[in-house]
Amino acid sequence: MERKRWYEDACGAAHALDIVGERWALLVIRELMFGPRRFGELRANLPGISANILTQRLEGLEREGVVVRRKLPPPASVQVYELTPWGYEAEPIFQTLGRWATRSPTHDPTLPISNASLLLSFRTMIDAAKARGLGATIALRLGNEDYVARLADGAIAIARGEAEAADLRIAATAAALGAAIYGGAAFETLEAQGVLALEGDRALARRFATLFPLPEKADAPPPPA
Amino acid sequence: MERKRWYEDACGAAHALDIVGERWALLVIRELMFGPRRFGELRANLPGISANILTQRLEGLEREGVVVRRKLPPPASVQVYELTPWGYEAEPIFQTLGRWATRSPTHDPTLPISNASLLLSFRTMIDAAKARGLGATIALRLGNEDYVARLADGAIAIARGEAEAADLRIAATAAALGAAIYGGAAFETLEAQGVLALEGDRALARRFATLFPLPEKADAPPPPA
DNA sequence: CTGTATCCGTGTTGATACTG
DNA sequence: CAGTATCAACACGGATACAG
Repeated sequence: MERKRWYEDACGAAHALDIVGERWALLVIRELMFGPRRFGELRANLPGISANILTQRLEGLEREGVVVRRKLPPPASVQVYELTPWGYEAEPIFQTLGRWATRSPTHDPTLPISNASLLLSFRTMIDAAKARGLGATIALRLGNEDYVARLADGAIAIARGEAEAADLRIAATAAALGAAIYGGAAFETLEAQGVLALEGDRALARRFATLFPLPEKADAPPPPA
Repeated sequence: MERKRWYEDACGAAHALDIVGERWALLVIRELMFGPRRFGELRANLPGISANILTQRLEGLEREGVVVRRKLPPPASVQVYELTPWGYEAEPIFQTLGRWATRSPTHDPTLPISNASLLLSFRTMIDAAKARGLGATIALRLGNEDYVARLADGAIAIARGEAEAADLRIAATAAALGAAIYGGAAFETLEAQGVLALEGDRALARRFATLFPLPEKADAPPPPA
């Protein structure tokens, strides 16, 4: 029942790969970054993973101290998986990986995207200079999940939950909101298509859409001789 | 001849894993972070990799634009692998992975370590506050390779090559220098063991050894019920 | 509904041997 | 020294069956 293949290497990065280097492991953590999740939710947001692999990854991450498995108190009594405090500290890994990979010549932003991915990308890509001086609360409804984003001090904080008072409310699919923020799609177009709805301060929405510039693509190397 | 298993996911981190998520890929990049390397050098510093896997990874990384293969001009005429400019930009990935993993309850710093790993760890772990105001040039001979480390403005720059003038010269194995910096081993002990030699400013050596504090370990989670 | 266990076809990995 | 060829062991993904 032990892992057979580690890297026998004291390098910190190599040890990180011993923990999260197996296929799907890092994406499981990504889906847990905004709070506990049930098995079925994880599966739904990780297209292509099979149930047995998800079970194995959760077991491995639990053994390594990244994930804990909790049983909610009755009457819910469902089991959920949650990151440990150290597990939550993995967020910078997604930010550096994401920032680097968006400069890849082969990155395709039109593929499906999960709520967690999109929200993590906001925290990765926010331009502190452009967001400075902007304070606002934005309620996001992505699919059937509610999140609250608070802009302050050039940074963005995001948590699950419903906002009592918000300057702006956006209801959309993750793909539609991603198209607005990263694809340059106009909110009006997306509203006309019925994939996005705004309520509240529409000028704030337009400014919000400018806060997350994508880095330039790296040059493609010369083709191999 | 294409990859069959990607993640169909627009998430930047997922795309990064499409590029560098295969076993060994990231460690190959690590070994290239300080300049071009030959096939055999890579193999020697990646204990456990087999030749065919190294070939496949280099091919894949070349396809993705991370690595280029160059033929040195005669009379050397040997082939070397080198990171592209974008490939060199992967360094923050090692830093975040390394910083996170050193807090793992299961990290074992006594395993073998390559020159590249140790030097990357210096750039990851340097404490800017402790290094501020310190300017120095240190020549490092690790095994049979020469590097120059320059401390300035609280940061450390490291490059391959021999230093004409240096305040301090350290000759050691990577393991021995790691023991001095991270394991608290005294330089005198290591010199007596014949695994390390100092020349020049010994007070600088002692101060150098304090510049790279390891983060605290994360709490081990409760054992599963 | 939430997982877990098992089987199976396929692709990936790794050790050894081998060729230029 | 730099890689290729072969083959055995393993990991993955899909399907299905099963337990609480």
